[in-house]
Amino acid sequence: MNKLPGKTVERLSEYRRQLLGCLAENKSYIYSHDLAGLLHITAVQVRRDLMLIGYSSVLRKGYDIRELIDTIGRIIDYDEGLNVAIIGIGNLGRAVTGYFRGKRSKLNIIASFDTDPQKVNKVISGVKCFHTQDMEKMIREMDIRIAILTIPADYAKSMAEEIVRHGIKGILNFTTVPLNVPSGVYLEEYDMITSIEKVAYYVKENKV
Amino acid sequence: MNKLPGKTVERLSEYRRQLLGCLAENKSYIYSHDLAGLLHITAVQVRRDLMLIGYSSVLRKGYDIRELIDTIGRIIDYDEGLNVAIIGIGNLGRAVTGYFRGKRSKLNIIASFDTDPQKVNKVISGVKCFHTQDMEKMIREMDIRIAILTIPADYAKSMAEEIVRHGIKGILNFTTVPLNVPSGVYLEEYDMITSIEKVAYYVKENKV
DNA sequence: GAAATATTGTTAACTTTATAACACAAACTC
DNA sequence: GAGTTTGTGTTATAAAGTTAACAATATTTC
Repeated sequence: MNKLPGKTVERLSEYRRQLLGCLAENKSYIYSHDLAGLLHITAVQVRRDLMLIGYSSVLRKGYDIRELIDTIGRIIDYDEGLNVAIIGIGNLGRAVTGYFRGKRSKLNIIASFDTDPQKVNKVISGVKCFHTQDMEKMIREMDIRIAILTIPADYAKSMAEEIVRHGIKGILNFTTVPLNVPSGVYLEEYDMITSIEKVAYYVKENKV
Repeated sequence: MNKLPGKTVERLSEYRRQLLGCLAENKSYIYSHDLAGLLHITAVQVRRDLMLIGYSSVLRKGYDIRELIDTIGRIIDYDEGLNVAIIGIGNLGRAVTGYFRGKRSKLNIIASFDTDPQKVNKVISGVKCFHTQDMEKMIREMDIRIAILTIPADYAKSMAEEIVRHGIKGILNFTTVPLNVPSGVYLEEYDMITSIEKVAYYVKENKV
């Protein structure tokens, strides 16, 4: 399978989440325009995305929900599952862990790291917290491949370099510091200050 | 000023943040390629963005940092400032508030809302928490225009409808439920589960 | 002060992403 | 069972976003 457009990958993740919700309501089939409605996008967009992953429906009956969920899983999941760690288990770290808990996924948040002695060796939000000093050892032992950075901005750069050395292959960076990583490591950044300022800009423009 | 591309608005916010950092280091001028370096984008991108907002530098000396910060402010800020509320002051709500504190901005997080009696009427992360029941009154009294939704998914839809009725003009939605809002209200959504699954996908693809 | 250098502003080309157009096939209608 | 409806898969078009190309100009060099 050729690499999919980033936006399509994002939507696949959302399709699956919505589809799981439909299963819970005992639905078996769903039309492209209904799935589109759940995400507030167009039916064409849905059909195009599914075309890209090579999924076909039984004509005129809509998509088989269970089958589609499995297909999406085969595309975006790592077969054996992937282990994830939260670096910095403050408010944001706990929030992320909480969002994840209960969501069926091949991604397992199996550890967190922090320097605060109040947190180290405790289970926080259902995840064991280790001291940052033991990171190298734990990342290798537990085969952690993905790290979510929820630490203060000052440590972001050096921390990113360190975890890449320890074998992390994907980083989700929530700090306000833009990082760069060597090729072979995937980096996704999200900056909530920027999001809020963007909202403010469009609110302002509407008024004018 | 015609409406700017969404991506440019996002970068303007980031430029400003980086520029403020430069000011703190007592720099006065910055070249497009240095500013680009801070965000890990290209110099062309920077120059193009600044062209769109009509900012010109003194040739060959780079951009006057202080001046550029002001120019960006005139573009993306609301003159009198805008008031923001956090709806749901759990882990994520507190994290957002914490990210914002200290950052110079025309955006003021001036209230939070929650239903938990343990939280109501207390100051949490520096922001007074009110009961959700009093939302209509407080939104109007405090002239709150922007809301950040950090509540459990189940309440997201009805809450969004309610706050729009009370006059909210911009929503940043952190719940996993896609919302829709009437025209005239700007909606920005961010789904962290999707981000993590995206990272996982690209980690997987690199391996293959 | 002419030539070389460095950096900008802008137009043009390209890439990515989204939307529209439409042919095709199952199911329904009569 | 011919014609209509409905929803799909795919190709074609448009819009958004990025990168490249290059003329213009202030500064430096000699």
